[in-house]
Amino acid sequence: MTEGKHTPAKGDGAEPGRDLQHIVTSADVAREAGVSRSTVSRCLSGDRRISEATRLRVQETANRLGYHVNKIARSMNTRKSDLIGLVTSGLSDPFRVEFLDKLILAIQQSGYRPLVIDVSDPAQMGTSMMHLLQYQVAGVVVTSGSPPPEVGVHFLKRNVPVVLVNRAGRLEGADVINCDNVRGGEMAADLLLETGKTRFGFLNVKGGTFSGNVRGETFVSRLAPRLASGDISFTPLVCDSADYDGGFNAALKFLATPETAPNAIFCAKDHIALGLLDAARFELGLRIPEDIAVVGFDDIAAARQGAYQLTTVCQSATKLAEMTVDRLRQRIRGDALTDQRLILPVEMTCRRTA
Amino acid sequence: MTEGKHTPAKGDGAEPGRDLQHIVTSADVAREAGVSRSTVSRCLSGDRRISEATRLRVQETANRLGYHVNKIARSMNTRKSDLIGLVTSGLSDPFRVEFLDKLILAIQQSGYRPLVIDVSDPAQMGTSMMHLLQYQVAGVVVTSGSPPPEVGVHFLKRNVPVVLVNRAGRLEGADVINCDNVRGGEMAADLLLETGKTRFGFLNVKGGTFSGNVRGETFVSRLAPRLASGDISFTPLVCDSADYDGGFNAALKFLATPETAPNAIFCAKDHIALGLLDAARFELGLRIPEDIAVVGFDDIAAARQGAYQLTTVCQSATKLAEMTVDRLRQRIRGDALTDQRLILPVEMTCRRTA
DNA sequence: TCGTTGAATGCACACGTGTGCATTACCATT
DNA sequence: AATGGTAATGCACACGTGTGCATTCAACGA
Repeated sequence: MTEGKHTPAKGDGAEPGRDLQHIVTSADVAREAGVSRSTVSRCLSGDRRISEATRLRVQETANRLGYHVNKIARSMNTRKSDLIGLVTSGLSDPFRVEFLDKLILAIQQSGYRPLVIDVSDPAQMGTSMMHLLQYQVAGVVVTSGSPPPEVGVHFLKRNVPVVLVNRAGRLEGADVINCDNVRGGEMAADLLLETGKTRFGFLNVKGGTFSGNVRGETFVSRLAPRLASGDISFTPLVCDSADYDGGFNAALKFLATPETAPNAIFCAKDHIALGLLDAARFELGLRIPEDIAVVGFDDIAAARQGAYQLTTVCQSATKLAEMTVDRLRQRIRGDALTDQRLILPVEMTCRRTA
Repeated sequence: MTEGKHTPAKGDGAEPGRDLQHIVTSADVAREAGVSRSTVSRCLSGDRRISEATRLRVQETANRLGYHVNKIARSMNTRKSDLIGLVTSGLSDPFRVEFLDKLILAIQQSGYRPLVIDVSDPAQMGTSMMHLLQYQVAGVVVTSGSPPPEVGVHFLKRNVPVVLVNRAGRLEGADVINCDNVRGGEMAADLLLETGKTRFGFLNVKGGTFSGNVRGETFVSRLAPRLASGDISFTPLVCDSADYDGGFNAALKFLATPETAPNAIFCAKDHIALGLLDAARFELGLRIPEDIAVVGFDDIAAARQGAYQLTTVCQSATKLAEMTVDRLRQRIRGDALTDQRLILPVEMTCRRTA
């Protein structure tokens, strides 16, 4: 059986639409429109030096033939792609999911495509990041996981911009975007001080995260004067995992004796706070906020649900995503050359837990 | 200023490591190892016809030079990429997020990379799907959104396998994977019948989704004998959005007069059920399950949180993801040529709401 | 010693696109 | 009419890889 690779199929019985395998290339458009392939390329990329007549004719032909540029081939030539790598670690953290949701949308609206890399498995991390390089990504957003010092360097070496969002790491050449953890910690302290409660606590995951640690530090700093005068007390609280179960178990452990346990608790993130609330109410029979006042951080969707009505420090996932994409585009254009540290303002959202 | 593109830089002062822009290609490895570029390619792709000696030498050289294959170039040649397109519609639906989480993991472990396309904006949908084609994706998973009849066809035309998960659409040439909505609806009916409640309801979003409609239909079918005998009644309930707020508002609307309102309610999905529960308990002062029994569907993470303890039909996101990737790989290999309809078994998880 | 065989490797083409440079055609100016 | 200038378009190369085919070489049997 003979099969020519790209037989023009002039006169034989095959209809042109019947050859399902063949994908329309710019050469096909060129031949059909009676111009050179270069002209086709220039027409579709909006080159000024093309006459209006041929531009229209070529575009019409392209549409009629159903031509779509092959981005793989384009990337090979330009050594750049429309892909932006999103490095994350699972989709279990609610705020991170909200952020990714908005980020994906913003990326698409800017004409780019998100290439997600999950580094939940630390062993896979190195190779996964390399895969991003192999796809010539135009930029990288790192939102989580273990420290990326050595991998980030590989991107910067190739002039691929890197943005770190809500995480630690002072990477030479990369931009850093954080929500205002400092102000957030202060606001939480101020609010809880107003409740008149006296036994303060800060609940964070064991070992701590970058964001969580900053929130806790400024929280305590704000309490310092009252602590010094002996008006109030402070106890650091630690849970095993930074999620609902972690908060739940921590409540069982630390709030068992309500008379002496902390009664004004700031949680490093909402998800932990929700677990704490459930355990306190349903397992220990405590009233919120009468017995215990709770403040969270992030303002995830669940925080405003009727079952929780969590008072929390709100950071806008939408704005965070917009800032990220804006900065990335500046870097890709080559506009901004000096590293930048951006801070997203936060605000207190008062509901019923404090 | 003269600038040769790839000057070998034989003798001038530039150290080899100084040229940060230059990325190591297979030609570099070939030159360094003293073989041809073909040999390098064959060594790294595990071709049998290469002697052990040269294979080791080439691999050592590749590692030493830090060579990584350029997947863009490879894709251009083979007309296939390691990318698998994930078509979704936002990350607001909790179960879909859990599914995507497991799916991304499974895809990566199979050596592929997920390229996410968000079609929240219906207007962008057509072009977004086209972008997938332009990246030569090896396969496509469609998890949501408006019907894809015309777009799916484009992929199948190019022999790109398409798998539809938990959604409507009988697409010629595509595989379909669903959880056992039929059995789930029946199980929900059986459980609620056991409670002895008499006024049944099924809460679904306005217009309905494919999965939701099937669940509701079989639910009612199972109730049919008892309905016919007049033992019980049934009322269809409709909410405006398929999420927490939708369920919340529906409860306020339909459960305002508890004496006549349905007291055994099956919700099309957990997220809706959670909203219903909160409104019933905290806004209307109803007791669960004494006043109203509620059954959900999906078994999302929040369903097992202390605040809800939702009784629900469980479908495993992990298994669903594994089935999806398995099927996709079979198609990519070209093993399976006939369309397939796969059903994921479900089971009832009894907690405290029914 | 010669022909045969099989393993190991190199040559050269193809994949589809962007773009610097050369070429052509046309118009205005001298 | 000759010349200079500019707008429009084509030519040809490069991007980095996989692979069919040809080639080389050593071993082996006759």
